[in-house]
Amino acid sequence: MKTSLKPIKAKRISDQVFEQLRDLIYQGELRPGDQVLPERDLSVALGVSRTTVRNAINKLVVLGLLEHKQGQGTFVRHPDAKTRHPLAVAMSLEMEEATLEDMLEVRMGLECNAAALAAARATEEDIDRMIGCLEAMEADFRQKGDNINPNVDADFHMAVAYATKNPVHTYIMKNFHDFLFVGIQENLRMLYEDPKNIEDVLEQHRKVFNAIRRRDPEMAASAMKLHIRYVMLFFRDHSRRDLLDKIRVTES
Amino acid sequence: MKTSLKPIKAKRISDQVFEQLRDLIYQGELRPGDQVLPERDLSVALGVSRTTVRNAINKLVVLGLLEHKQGQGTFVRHPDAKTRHPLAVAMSLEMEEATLEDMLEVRMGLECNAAALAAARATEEDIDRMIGCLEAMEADFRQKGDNINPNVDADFHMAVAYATKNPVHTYIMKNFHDFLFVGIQENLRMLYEDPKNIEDVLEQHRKVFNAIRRRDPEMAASAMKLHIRYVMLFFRDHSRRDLLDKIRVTES
DNA sequence: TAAAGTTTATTGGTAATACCAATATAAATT
DNA sequence: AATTTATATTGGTATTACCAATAAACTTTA
Repeated sequence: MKTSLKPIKAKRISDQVFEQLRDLIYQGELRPGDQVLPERDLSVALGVSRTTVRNAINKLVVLGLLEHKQGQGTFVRHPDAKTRHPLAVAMSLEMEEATLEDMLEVRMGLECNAAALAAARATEEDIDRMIGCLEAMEADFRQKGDNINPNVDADFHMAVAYATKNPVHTYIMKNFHDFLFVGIQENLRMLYEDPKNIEDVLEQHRKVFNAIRRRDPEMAASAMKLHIRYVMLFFRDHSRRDLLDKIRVTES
Repeated sequence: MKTSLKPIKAKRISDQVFEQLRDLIYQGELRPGDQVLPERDLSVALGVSRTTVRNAINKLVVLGLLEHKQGQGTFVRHPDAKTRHPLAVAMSLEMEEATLEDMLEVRMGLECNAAALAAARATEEDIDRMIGCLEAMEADFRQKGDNINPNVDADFHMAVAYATKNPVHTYIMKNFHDFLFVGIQENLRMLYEDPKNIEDVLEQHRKVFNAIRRRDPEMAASAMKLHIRYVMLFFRDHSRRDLLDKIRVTES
């Protein structure tokens, strides 16, 4: 009888610490906003050096799971944190020649597909969430008349993302939210200066939503395509120096 | 006259080191495979402590730009390195409940769109590269008859990616190559056990390619959709325990 | 002289200690 | 009660030492 031996590869102590902390986050024992034990306490609790703990924590910070605050502590990062996601920072700096249109082209691929999946899979709760986003946008519009908050645009897209029930898609949208959305937000402000444009976008969101509610994947994809194309064309007409610069960061 | 003051935010020394090293890589002064100065030499050259250098290098490692080799040195990582990209590792571990089908659904969105863009933008060089990939796959098939190398499948998809001329899409496909492709490669081996299936896939690749060469974006997207759907249906019919497990990594 | 074994050097990984710097909290002063 | 100062907490950097993995150089053996 043949037996096969597999080489034993020692795992770095700091990687083991990393995995313990990561698993605490994934399993919900450390929730967004929670403070992680201070480094000195962690090193005592884990029986490793503070250097090793710092290595592990640094890795979690780069991956966007934790954030350092000197003088305050280390905290589990909110997925929707206002601080820029470190991966988004890294990506945007590596693609300094990318344009807003490049970004929207990729979103075209991701989100048209998402709209179709959402149409096939959305639950009543998902539908309600989308209604909430549309109503928030409409309320903002009625109240202000212009210059509405571009976050409500992203919120609607995130609601569609959740409705896909696809964890890969959801992960990409959540973790690269900064990268996929923040870059265009300043441009959206320009778009939203004109009430006519807001009405257009609202109408487009409604069309996407109606197609999803009617469980029509092709129509949902088509409506999302028209929406993103509309935004793309607006930016072509109103081009300024690519504001992707704005998400290129000098601080983390 | 009003003057506005902006708060001065000190940048961490280790982040400054990180940026210097990253820029050397981006600017091509450090190329894939090159060894970075040993940590002790870097700390002398930069006038900072070895701890600070290690912090910066660790960040570059997590982002997939560098790799450590104890006893050997620190090297600029090849984008096509056989070692798994750290971000892909992190993503796959965070999405442990994701299935192969989830993965393919996201690729459906990205790659159908890419096929359409490639049809609009491919250069003659891109066309030649795709021809090369098809020929490599056909040659492999003629030579072996079955069990061809699944890398040639990914190569063709990468060639389409480059033809989009979209740096965001190209970045995603390059850096998440592990995540997007490696996970299905073992499944592709199963697919390629049957010569009939290889013929099917070759035919589908040819259809995508022909639509690109004919500059027909809609047909290219449609052909890519049929291809990915074929693969998706194959895996539904031949489901085994999700082999995404296989890309969940116990080592980095 | 080639192969095998041993020793040494190089480089990353961890540990311990000390101190700096940012921030929050407590105590003292006005 | 408000302001100022001192202290404590926590992350950031520095230094020194040693461990561990790997490669290179050297020595020994057949």
